[in-house]
Amino acid sequence: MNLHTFLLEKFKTALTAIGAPEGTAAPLSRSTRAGFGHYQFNGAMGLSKVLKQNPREIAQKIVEAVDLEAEVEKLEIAGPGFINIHLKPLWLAKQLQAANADSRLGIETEQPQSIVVDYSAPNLAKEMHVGHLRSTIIGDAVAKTLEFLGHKVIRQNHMGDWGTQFGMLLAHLNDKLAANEVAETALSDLEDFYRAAKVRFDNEDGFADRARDYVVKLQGGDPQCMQLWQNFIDVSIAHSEEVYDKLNVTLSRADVMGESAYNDDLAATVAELKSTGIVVEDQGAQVAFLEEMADKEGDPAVYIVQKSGGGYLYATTDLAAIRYRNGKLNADRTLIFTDARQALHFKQTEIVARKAGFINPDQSYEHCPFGMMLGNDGKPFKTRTGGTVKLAELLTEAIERAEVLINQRESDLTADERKIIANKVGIGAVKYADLSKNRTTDYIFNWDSMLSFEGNTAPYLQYAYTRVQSIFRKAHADDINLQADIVLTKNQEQLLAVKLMQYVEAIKQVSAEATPHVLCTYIYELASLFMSFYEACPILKEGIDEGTKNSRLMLAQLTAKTLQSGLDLLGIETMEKM
RNA sequence: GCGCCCGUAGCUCAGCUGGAUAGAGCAACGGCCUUCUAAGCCGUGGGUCACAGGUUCGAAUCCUGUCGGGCGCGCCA
Repeated sequence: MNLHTFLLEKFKTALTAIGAPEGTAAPLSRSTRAGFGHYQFNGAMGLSKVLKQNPREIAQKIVEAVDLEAEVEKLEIAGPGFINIHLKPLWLAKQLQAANADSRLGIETEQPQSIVVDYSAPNLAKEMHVGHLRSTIIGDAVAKTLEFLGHKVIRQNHMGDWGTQFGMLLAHLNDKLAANEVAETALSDLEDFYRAAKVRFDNEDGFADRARDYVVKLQGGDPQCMQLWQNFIDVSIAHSEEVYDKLNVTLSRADVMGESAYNDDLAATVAELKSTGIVVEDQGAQVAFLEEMADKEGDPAVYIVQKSGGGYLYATTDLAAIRYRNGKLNADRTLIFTDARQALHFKQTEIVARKAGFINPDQSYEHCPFGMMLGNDGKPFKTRTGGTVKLAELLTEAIERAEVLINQRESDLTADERKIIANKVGIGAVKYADLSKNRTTDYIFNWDSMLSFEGNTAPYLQYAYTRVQSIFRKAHADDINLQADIVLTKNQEQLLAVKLMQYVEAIKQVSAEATPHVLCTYIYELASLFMSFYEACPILKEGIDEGTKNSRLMLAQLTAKTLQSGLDLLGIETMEKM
């Protein structure tokens, strides 16, 4: 049951009944404050001019026309013509019982679409660093949410596995292997390896030429060179997989669709663009002039798909990727999670691709941008010495910090249990701190605020979940009935009940807008209302009658299920104790 | 020069397809544990929503301009 959708249909019908024109706006929203009911319908004011009537009179007509006898306790008209909707506690309780009895918490799947989600995309020449964190976890959360709603999600990890930099890396690797080193060992630290190769490239006689030679051989498909490249790529992907594993992210090797995967189609892509006249030669390069994005002088924007020397660029690869995704995979939507600096590139890419017919009018191409991670000083997040922060090291530190904090607390947990909890709490804190922010602009990374474990943080949410589990451990299983009637009497019970029913609204918004922070806000509000309920509504204490106990247990159970479901979609683990 | 994004409490952020008195968390201050886990709850203080116009019954939200910040703009990705 989707309360919003349900009420909206009722009000739309009522609007028609009172003679509102077809397509009249039906603004229905969650009420902004407690006194204004659960939802409010604000359509009367806008109709005032159209129907040439007093808005309060229109509101009165809507109230009389809307068919909500069974569901609504009262509809009150307030202010200039707001209609405040107070749902019946008894009816709400029935909906909750149905949700609690359903494995999907009463949430229906959407009309299934094929959706490509392109995220993470590390550069395999180097180690994953903090710059890859946002794409990886935001993309993963959106992918999981889309799947939950019934869509066919095709994860694509557009890894940087190609380019001139590999010439120098392969030349260096070749020498290492010739010296009887094993690839895994030689590449155990990609940063060091890259640095060493660069030093040789800049200083060693003849090395740069060999590196360039490798680039040519690689592009020519030389078998030995390809073997070497494959070796490098395999080891580097394994490094990424370690990070994904640590991060609890669903990406696997099967999702890898690196830049090199499109090599075979690059020439054909450019050829087709030329044949249709979208791309022309200019100063030796193959270029699309985009009139759509011309400046004030009328000079069109320039979009290069092939360099004057014949080489291809990321624009070419992205266009070929579109041909694959939209043509072969027939994706209804494509979501690409990269940093905001690439916004112009994707805008131009979409224009060219649509002109060329690579994307059908009914297919979407959605760049989902985000800003950089900054340190407390507002400058790009770096190590104390100014270096790039490796993602693996950041995660290790998060777990270590969590462990310290856990060990400061008194508990009966064993050392092993603490380790596991520290892992879930530390990783959860890092992910939640990032996921909970919407900003397409930069965001400030702060250890203390994410690991203080107070307020709007992952540990708070995980803690709310363990509180419910604790209740169920204490309750005697043969003494409770989880098929009982839910009764919503106290204010805290009603507030929690309505919030529980709104899970689907949060998820739908994440699905439509690719914004997991909406789900974070929802889960936090849910956890917060549960905490208030927990304090105000005792369950297992002395003097609580059977009916109340069972009702409250069911509310607690549905809360736990919803928290766990929501956190799971965000890629954050729950635990029984903490 | 042009374009995109942004400017909300001391700090970090919600709210932006216009709706009632702008919300959280942190920090500050004051209460609540012989415990359904205090990683919690309850309460207090804190705002010219950068600024100026405009549209509207109604603007943090839409439009225009100004100031301030970030980023991008033909052979990197």
